[in-house]
Amino acid sequence: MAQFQSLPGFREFYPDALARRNHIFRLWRQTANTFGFQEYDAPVLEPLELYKTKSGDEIEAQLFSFTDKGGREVALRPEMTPTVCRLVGEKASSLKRPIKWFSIAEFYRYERMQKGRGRCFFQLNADIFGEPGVEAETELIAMLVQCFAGFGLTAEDFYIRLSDRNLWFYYLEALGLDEVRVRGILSAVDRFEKLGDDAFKDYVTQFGALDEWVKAKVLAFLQIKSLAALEAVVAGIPGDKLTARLADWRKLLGNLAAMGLGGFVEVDLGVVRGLAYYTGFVFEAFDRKGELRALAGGGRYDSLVGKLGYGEMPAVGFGVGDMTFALLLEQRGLTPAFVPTTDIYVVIGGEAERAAAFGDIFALRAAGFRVEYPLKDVAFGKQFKMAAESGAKLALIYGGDELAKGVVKIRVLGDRSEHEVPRDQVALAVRDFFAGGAE
RNA sequence: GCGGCCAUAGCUCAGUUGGUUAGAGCACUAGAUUGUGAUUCUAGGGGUCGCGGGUUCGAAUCCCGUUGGCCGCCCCA
Repeated sequence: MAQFQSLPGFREFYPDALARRNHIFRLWRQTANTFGFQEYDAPVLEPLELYKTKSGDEIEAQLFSFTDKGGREVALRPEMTPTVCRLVGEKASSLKRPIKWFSIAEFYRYERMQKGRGRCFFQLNADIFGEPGVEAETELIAMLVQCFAGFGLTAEDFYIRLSDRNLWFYYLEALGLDEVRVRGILSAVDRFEKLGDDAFKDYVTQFGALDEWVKAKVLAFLQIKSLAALEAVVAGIPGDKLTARLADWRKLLGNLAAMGLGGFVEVDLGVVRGLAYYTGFVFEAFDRKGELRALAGGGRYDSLVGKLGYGEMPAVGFGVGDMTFALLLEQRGLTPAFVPTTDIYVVIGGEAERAAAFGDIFALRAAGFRVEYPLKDVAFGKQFKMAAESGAKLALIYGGDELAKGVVKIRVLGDRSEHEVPRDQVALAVRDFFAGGAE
């Protein structure tokens, strides 16, 4: 025993755990369908270069990567975005716009195990390609809300923080910073919530001290938590880029409010997201209590498809991981109890009766009923206990007495009532019962 | 990559200053019960005490190493 363990950070799903996972996936899939998204899938193993192209060599350390037997540098996928960009890029000219796609897939990252984080995990990924306007953000944020709300989670349980990398760019440009410095500031903003003032250390070592008045402006901007506050700040700055961008903000927030989702979304310019490929609106979902890591993250990445060598293609997307989400459901008591599901339990008297029952068991199963029976001869009393434990609604009794009379006894396990039906009418009686009949 | 805590049955855990054949509850299997469901009683299976080495007459217990887990940092896709 204990000779073989699963690899560190990898997960095994026993039936009860898989039932919980499937429950989550089922509702996610259903929500995606109601929002008009189509499901796709793609390889788990990809060329290493696909991820280097997107995020740089340093990410290689966090990949499960190796050289295959053909000498190719390959990696287990750590995320879906580059892959889906390739899928869309390849067929861009023949795909009907807007392209609304989703997937539920497993990903791998060579990292230290922590709460809500493992070396393998599942993500729902949803993306819209080909729509440059905030209509795409509207769809995705609305769907993200429903992917949570569908489980009974409310605005008391989670919220979405909405920010905008464009707005940051325009604002910092207006303050006189060039693009390289802007990126440095954004990375500091990203870490400010956790590190406080230390977040600016990297910037200072790279570009030298930051003017106090610029820093003050940055700190004021990242603390903006409402559209009104944003409008007030922008009003004092010349140039029409910022004002034009504010129109997008009003439209997006207006759309979400019209859908009744105002309570789920909060303006929060302190979010910029670390990923280099985001270009516009970005958003992250968190639990209200602030106890868990981010539940979901997403945003616009208009230049990634082009960077991978295809034609320019506007894109927005988000990902939700299964681990932190499952923790939230558990914390709020929203994980349903999964009981074994059987429709019919067949009670069998002995070997002779077994042969008679088998034909009906197979026919009922072929008709779509979930039928169980004891694999070996067991005392009657025991069989009724098993029938009750199986969760079955009906027991069919194939005993010596019944067979002699040419009938099968049907017991309704809920109210313990019993009646006999001729053997050739068993299927009919069963169908009537499950059709909601008065049996 | 760095730091703290931990590892005994499928699960939750006892196990005395080191001392005979390592225990309990839950779960599982069977019997009491040869044609009717909760409870109860009885019995059973399941452990090289994470692994390796050391100290000792003797190690689950003490020491070293290692692997794995939890938590935090770093990083976040």
